[in-house]
Amino acid sequence: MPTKREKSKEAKKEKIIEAAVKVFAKKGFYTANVKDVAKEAGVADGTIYLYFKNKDDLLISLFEHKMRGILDTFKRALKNISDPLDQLKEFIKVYFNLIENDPDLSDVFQVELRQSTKFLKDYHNQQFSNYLNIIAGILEKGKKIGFFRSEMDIHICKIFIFGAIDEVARQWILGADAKYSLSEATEQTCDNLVKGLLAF
Amino acid sequence: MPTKREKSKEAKKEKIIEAAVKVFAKKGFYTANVKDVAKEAGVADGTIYLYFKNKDDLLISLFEHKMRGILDTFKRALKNISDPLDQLKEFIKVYFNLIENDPDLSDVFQVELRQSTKFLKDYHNQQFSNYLNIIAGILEKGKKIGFFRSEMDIHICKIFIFGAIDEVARQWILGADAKYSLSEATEQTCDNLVKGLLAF
Amino acid sequence: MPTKREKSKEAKKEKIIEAAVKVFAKKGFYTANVKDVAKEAGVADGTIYLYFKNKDDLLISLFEHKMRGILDTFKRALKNISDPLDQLKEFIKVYFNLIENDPDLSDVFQVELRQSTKFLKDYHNQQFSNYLNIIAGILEKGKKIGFFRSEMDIHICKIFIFGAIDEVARQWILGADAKYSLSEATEQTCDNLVKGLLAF
Amino acid sequence: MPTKREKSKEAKKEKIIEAAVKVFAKKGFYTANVKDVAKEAGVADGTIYLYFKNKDDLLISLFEHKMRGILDTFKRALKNISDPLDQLKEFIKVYFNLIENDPDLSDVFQVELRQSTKFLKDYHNQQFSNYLNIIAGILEKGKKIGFFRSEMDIHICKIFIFGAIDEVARQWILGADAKYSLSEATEQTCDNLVKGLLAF
DNA sequence: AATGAATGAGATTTCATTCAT
DNA sequence: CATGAATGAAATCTCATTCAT
Repeated sequence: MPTKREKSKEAKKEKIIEAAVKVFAKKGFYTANVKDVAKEAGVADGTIYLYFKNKDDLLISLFEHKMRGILDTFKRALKNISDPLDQLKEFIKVYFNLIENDPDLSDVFQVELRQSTKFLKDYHNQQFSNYLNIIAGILEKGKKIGFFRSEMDIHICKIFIFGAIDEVARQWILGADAKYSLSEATEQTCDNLVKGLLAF
Repeated sequence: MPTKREKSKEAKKEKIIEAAVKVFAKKGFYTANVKDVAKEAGVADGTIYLYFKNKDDLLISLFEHKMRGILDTFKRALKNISDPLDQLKEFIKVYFNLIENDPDLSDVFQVELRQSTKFLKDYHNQQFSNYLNIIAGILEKGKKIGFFRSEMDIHICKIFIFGAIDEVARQWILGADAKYSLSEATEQTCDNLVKGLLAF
Repeated sequence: MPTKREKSKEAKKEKIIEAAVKVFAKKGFYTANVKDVAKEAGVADGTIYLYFKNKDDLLISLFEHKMRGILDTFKRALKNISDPLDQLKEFIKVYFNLIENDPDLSDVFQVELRQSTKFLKDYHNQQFSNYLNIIAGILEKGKKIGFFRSEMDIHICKIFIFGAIDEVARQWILGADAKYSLSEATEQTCDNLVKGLLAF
Repeated sequence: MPTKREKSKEAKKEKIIEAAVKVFAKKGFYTANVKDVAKEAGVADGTIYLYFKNKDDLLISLFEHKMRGILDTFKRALKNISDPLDQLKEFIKVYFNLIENDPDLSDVFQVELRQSTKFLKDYHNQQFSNYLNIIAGILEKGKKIGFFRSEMDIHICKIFIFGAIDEVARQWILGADAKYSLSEATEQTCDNLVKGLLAF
């Protein structure tokens, strides 16, 4: 149980992370300055370094902090659904919801983290498989109960399903095509994506 | 018809672009130095600035230069195919081929260009729709002849199809999962992706 | 007579000084942080500033505090010796003893204090003459009683004698040549140094 | 044979080193900024880094560059002297000359280099033995021909002789006692130091 | 046209010092 | 008295870009 001091310490770390998400999303990780983040968080430049080892560490910590919450959200959402098709639909819905509610965070996850240092890139990909594994789980179940086609290669499908969903989300974030709402997109993505997997 | 001098000028520009592709892929756009590119290209630092306005311009020029060739490749490949399903398969095959033959280029397209400056982000998206429009063309045709379901939203589908393909390619590049060859992946991706679109 | 409270105040100041000696010796005055000293002393960073005006002041106070004890040690040791040659031998013995017993302190005296700010440098030299004056006293006496050569310039000799002793000590601390023990060195240093001064 | 370009490159490196000597002597290594050195050298800040890896490297390079010249000077000066006593006198004379002609350099050698990072400290001591070995050579010769006492421990004597000379020099630089000229000091130092070593 | 040394703005990071608790 | 989180000035170093040769 955190003492009052620890709690406020955690709160400040959180505040800096939120600021970083906002600033990195807007300016990009490399173009953004630590100074920018500090200003957004309302702290002094040096304060950042009391909570994070360096700029890279800030990005990594941000990622881990947020990732934890996101994976939880997915688990909670999928727990009570048994039909794999419904699970897949729910996965997409949750994913789009997350993005709709925090586009800045999504930008950081989808764009900023993917580049940066080679080290960070590797790191990202490694963490990234968390997402893929959720989908793999759904596919496996669906295959076992004969819902999905037996020739379907789970390993490849989990990737392309994720890619499909992710790209729809990214394009929405980038607003390149603000012509669609994410909720519309959910229907379309589900229908078309899922039908291809069915066994019958 | 270019004179000999002009030709060699073009050749040097090409050489710098190739060097940039290699260096940006390996180090990332921001982490790579202009010096690195110059060394890789075998020219002096200053020479780069005789051919490109600045570092950003090098990335953009690189993109445009390559994009032209790639779009040509696609057009040529799809020209003589009339069945939309076959066209989609061909699109995937060509895409995977491109990536297999020049993974560095793909990295730059997929990762570096997606972020960089906000300015570049916008720029990228605009160019990016060229890709998407090829897919859109295929879908439109397929819909018109009743091959694809009439409820299918072309605008969203072109995006998610691209995302699916792209992600399979990215994962292959990253080698995170070297467990699949791109040719295997082609089958799986086509089958599952396309079946969902069929009208019957 | 100090109250209990004052005593504990003095004790904490002492504790900080000891910590500073250790830390400065190991890391060097500039490379060491106030935080390091605080940690070594087992107090908070800010506490240091309740006892010392700033980092420079810590070094100066350290010096003065230690210097007092050292000069006392010398005075006590030399008090009951009348023969100047024996006094010189004793001086060397005491000096080497000090260094053997507290090499950290010696490092701070010999190395750290010598540089630092120009201000500190001046300060050091000024305090430094305390040492030299002890030697000068011995030489004067020896000259007066005809023990040391009359042409001997006390002013220069006090310096070079100190330098000789000090360097032997420094080399021992540095361990660059751990080949000699300080007690061996005492003999050699005394013999050779002193013989040159004799009048006969 | 250096080309014109290489020559001017070497010249600029030299210019920066001279500036560094001056600035480090005046302000101390840690208190001085790279900016200060750049200004003194009449170049831009960044230029320093074209010639030296970092601030530490500047100090080390400075040391090595100068050390080479100094050792040469000693070797040339001692080459044609056979009497070890005369050699020792000459050593002192040359040493004092060097210091008189370039007090700034001496300060850097004597004060700045001795502290700085632990790494530099070690480095300094290692290079330092070059000096000591010259003296050791003289002592050895003098002992062999029965000029110096046979009980004399060369290893310790080389150290204390150097210390004696060095301290006289340092005090002169510091001007703490501008009361003596270095040439006066030479006589005194030689006489007193050397007499102690004689065998008869 | 080509070179690459030089520039200097600007970014990251450190750390002595302060002050609210 | 003591604490230690916060500050922000300042230092080192990088690197895109320029320009004399």
